Amino acid sequence: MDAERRKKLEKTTRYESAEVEARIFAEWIEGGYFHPKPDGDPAENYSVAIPPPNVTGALHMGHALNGSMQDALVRMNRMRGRNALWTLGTDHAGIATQAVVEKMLAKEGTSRQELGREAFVERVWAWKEEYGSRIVEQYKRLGASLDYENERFTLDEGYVKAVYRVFKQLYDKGYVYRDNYMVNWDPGSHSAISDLEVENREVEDTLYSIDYPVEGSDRVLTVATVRPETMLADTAVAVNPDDERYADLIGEHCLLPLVGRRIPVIADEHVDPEFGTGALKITPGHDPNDFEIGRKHGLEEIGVIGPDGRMNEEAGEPFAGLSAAEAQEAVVAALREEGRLREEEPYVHSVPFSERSGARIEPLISLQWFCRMDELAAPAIEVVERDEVRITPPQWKRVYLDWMREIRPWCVSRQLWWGHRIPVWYCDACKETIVAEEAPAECGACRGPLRQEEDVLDTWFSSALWPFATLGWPEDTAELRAFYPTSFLTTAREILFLWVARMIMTGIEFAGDVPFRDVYVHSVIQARDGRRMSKSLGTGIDPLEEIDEHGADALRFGLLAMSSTQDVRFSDAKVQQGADLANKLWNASRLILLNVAEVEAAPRPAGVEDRWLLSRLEETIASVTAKLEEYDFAHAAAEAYAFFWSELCDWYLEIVKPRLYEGEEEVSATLLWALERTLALLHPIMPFVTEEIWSYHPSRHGHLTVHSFPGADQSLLDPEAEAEVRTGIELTRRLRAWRDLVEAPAATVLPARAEGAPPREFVGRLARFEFGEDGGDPVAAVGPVKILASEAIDAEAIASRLEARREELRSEVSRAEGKLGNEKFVARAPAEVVEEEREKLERYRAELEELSE
RNA sequence: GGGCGCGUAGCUCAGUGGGAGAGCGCUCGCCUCACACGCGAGAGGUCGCUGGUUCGAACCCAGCCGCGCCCACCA
Repeated sequence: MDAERRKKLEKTTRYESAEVEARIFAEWIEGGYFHPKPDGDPAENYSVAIPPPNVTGALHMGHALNGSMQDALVRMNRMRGRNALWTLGTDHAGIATQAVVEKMLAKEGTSRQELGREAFVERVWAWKEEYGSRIVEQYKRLGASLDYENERFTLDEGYVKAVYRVFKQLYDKGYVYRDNYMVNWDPGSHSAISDLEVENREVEDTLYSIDYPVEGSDRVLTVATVRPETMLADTAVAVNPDDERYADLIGEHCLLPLVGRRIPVIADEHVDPEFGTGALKITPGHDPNDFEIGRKHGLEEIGVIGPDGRMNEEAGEPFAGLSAAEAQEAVVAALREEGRLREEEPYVHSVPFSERSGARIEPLISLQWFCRMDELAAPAIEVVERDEVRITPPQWKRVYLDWMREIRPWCVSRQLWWGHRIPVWYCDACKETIVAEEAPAECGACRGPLRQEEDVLDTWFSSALWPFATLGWPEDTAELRAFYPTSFLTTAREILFLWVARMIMTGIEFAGDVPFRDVYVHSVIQARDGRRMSKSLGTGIDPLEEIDEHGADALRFGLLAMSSTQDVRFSDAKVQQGADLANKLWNASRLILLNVAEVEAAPRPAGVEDRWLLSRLEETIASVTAKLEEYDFAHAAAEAYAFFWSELCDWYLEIVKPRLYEGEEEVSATLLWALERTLALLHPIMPFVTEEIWSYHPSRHGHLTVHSFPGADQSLLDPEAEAEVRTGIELTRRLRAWRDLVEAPAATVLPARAEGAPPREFVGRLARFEFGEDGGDPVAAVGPVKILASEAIDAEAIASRLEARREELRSEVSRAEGKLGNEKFVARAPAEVVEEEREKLERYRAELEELSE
């Protein structure tokens, strides 16, 4: 260490994250440590594909947590010498991005319709170029060791190739098809959306009962509905086949009020005779259940509500042109006028809404592209059943399997402009449909001009290919051979189906292997008050503000420490704990680095405390490593913290300070060695502060980020030393507590005499007792230590202290006696438990006797 | 309707059968030559309720109360 560096270390008594982080990060990038060569094979390498954040996004707490976990594992494995790749990239996020740009256009007083498709898409690209990299910069602030030299985007050239290849192959296999089918129409984004993008909310509606007259009779069938406007599209009334009340009406017809259409009365088991009157109006065009029933019975499918959410011509006068809500009022009024409205009652039920736009879903029949999932799901079920893809925590395995076993076709087309335009071309002349990876020049059948499908693919169709498309698939690339399958994936559970399941399916089908070996479903960090963190609720906490204020290491430590298997509230205290730890690391390191002798770092135990520390260090390394490997980040962080703070700093450093100040070589070597291993162990969790401290370490020959990760050294384990030091620590604690109880002045050294073997030297020093040989009168006893009379302590305090301790002991003795007096306990409890209890009893009795003298 | 999870110190959370833990907060004492973002010592829990199993239960079982999440086509 040169004089200038030494001076800086001497005077910097507080760790300043803001001063350190940008500088250290630049060094890592310059070193090229995060951009591995595609050598080796996936079994020996380590790779992770980042869940691609949306280009619209800014780093939020979920990213920060997820990123802290991934980075911890990637860094640990990189330090272990594995070729480690953490792939960076972003998602074009169809609906979300389109919505953002449309909002911007609205502010400019224009719209995508006005611009036209081509110009609009150009605007989105321009927007992406400007804002799309924002989140990447934010990941750097977090310290994420991503491969910044190879950033992917789900719409970049190579990626589009992968998407088109997959679509084409699925089409050729007959999995992808086009059909007129009931879809979730989102009037907000003017597109169909998948089942997974729909959320059900409780809504209070009115349940209307309407009389449908039976043709050629004066009977009526009363049906109940919350959407009376859809009656205009009714094509049947259904009753349960076993419902005797209506048995004679099956096969008859009703006359649809307001419309006059003859609609059949049909029998279907889906109808619950207990609900309402037991008669159900059937609207195949606007209700998913009715659609199923309609297809089963071959009913006509009429659509009266258009994609714009308004009534179309099929609705007839006077309803055509009204919004659905207006139409509802008008229909109810008309029914009331005709005397067909029997009842109106408030009714609470769950209603589908679009997660994207928030609009109420309008179920309608529409011509869309679908993907059949059964065949893709089958092997994806098997690999999870056989734990070839392990899901942690394990309860999510069943959730995954349950969903996969019930999987339904996936509507993959979206009526948007931003996304992968579906690779299908139509010939209007000869009605030919061509599915191709590249645009055909002309119709193969009649040489006529071709028109490409207007629709784009669901964003998740492309993200499903993420782990292999980012590595260059469908080309046979070196990256693919080196890094696929990836090692693990960590994700929020909300995208387990939307994304994770689909990656497993496409990985097996197209890349020939599972996309990752391990899936860790992490907990959700809630707002401080327990609500969801969300921008719209105003409950979000900005990770960048936390980083600015406390440092990236503090946030990383805090997030890992607060994460567990259950959802937790964001804890400022845990982030502060991380900041405190960074500062403590810095200062403990200053103590060591500024005082050691010039020696090689090495374990050179000279005293029992050295052997104790080395043993505890090895145990901690083994334990923290095991915790990280099983994705138990919270305990890994907590254990590393406890070892460093309580054992290394509070005890070991205090014990060896005199030796350190004397410049003893053994303790210097041991301290440097322990510091090196501790920094390396903590580096995956707190990369910045550990790297910064490492830059002052005399053993440094390169960056810590590529230093070897410590493997636990069994030969340093030393149970005897641990037991002995533990005894000394325990005695020190009791002596300190005694001082406090008798209110001895903090700085005063009290006289004492040891009975039997004298305690370790540090006991007297740290507890501030001076052990002598002379035989003054003992005024109290703490374990083997007799405390001698002195002016600093008063007798009354001693008496009360003695009594308090005796009381404690009496209670312990009676507890142990009670237990041992229980014949059943002695007879049935394991022998070692009973023996332990006997030893305790003896010990307490002995001490009690001693104090009663 | 089905499934999963939670209820432990004032707060946020660990703890899956043998004497209740952490961080923060609180009280008392310390500017002890690494750190006051610090050091030392404490106070503070009938482990949601009721039963059961067991020599022994925060932990296993049953029921109940309260809270949360996911899935689901009852109009």
